Amino acid sequence: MLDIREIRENPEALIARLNARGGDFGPQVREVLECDNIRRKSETEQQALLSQRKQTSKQIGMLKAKGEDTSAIEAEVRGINDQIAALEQTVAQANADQERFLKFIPNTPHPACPVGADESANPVVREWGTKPALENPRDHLDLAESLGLISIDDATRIAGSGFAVYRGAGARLERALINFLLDLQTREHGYEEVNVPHIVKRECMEGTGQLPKFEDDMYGTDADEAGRNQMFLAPTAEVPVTNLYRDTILAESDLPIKLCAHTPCFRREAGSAGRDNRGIIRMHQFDKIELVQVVHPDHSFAELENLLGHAQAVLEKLGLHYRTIELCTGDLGFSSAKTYDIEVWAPGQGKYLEVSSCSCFTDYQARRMKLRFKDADGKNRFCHTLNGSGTALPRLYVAILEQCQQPDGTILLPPALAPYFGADRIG
RNA sequence: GGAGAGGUGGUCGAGUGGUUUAUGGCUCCGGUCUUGAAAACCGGCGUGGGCUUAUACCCACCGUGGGUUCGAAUCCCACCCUCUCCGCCA
Repeated sequence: MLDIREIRENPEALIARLNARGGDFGPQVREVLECDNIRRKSETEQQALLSQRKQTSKQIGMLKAKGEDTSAIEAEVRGINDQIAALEQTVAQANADQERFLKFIPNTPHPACPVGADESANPVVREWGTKPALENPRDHLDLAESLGLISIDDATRIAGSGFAVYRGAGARLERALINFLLDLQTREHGYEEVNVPHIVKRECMEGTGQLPKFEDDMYGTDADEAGRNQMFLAPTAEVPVTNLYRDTILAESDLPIKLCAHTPCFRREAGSAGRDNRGIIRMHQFDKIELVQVVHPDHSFAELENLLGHAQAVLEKLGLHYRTIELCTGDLGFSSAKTYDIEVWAPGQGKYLEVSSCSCFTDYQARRMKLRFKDADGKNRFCHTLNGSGTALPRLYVAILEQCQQPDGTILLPPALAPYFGADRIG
């Protein structure tokens, strides 16, 4: 959420910045401001009445202690109560409206964010390595099936479409990647490894902003008869990991907090049937290594560059050709102020695959989650949060199979990975 | 799953219907004293919102949500969570 005070201060400048995303946010912003006005006015009025009731009730107590009659004054308070009750409707409504409207206004893009309408305007900001010279590169699924690494059919028997079973060397390669990634991020980049629940409360999903907007894309348990206690399967480790600090006030010296987690991710992928549906590129369940940082507001964009480096290091250590693009204003995610996508080359697909997305949410997410720190002056301020999908494993898996395939159909593993796998070649 | 106990500020902990404006201790911060430190003493120390140029002031919050009452941390109902014991279990 954006800060209502900042909106109040300079709505026109804010609207201009939001409009870079495309469309006109003027009506939405003015709607919130109107709500804010109503809320403050009715709140002030209500508080005056509450104060009056408090004073008068106290008098009743004192009079009763002296044994005097209080029926007249009690009637007076009943009258005040009627007025309070009437105002309460207005206040509650204005409060709810303001919060709801506020949640539908996206984060303001970073001023340096390239302006553009859609993904075609995303500039490439880095290219690393070269495309391997391959004649008639094979698709990862052909390779994986002929080497006995992955079976989609087996998974279909168990769970339906959108899942994979990894077997033998295929399962071991997945495990090698997990260990390689966790070791890299914790030992070389200073992240703390965390292991978190994969099923989370609704509040967590709302905290990081997956709900209410994307409910259709989430797996969840049923609520009880009263509509309570519904749980959700985390669609990304960002949810449980960031929520470690929900409703928390940190000390300034605690920052930055750098966390790294390996978790499965669960997504219905509603509406994307038919897209990337061959192989393991788009799945209902996949493993991911996530990076999360909670940082001081003064350093967030500088830290984003570092975080991007940590995610890129994965591909560089593995010697995989990739490119990094910066998302333009029109393609930027709802909560993000600035985002880089890392795309790895997949020769069998003939295109680049997004493996990692690194975003700075400024205080947008922290405000929603009440994630604050006490600064040197003792004032509470909102933290900034950064998130990097340190890497979606199936897509990394695809890139390794397709970029490292040999003419004889074997896979020559990157030297950095070989010790984790226990051999330098598959097949 | 069964039975019992409990949830109050950073922490411990008092408070069972009205001078409670949430007592008191500890931690922490500032000050006095000291060569320096400790001790002692003095002061400060929750969150959100409203109103303000600013102070001051006002409102709300005692696990969460309802209810009773002129008035609720306190009484009633539902739920959540924690602890102890029993049962079951990888």
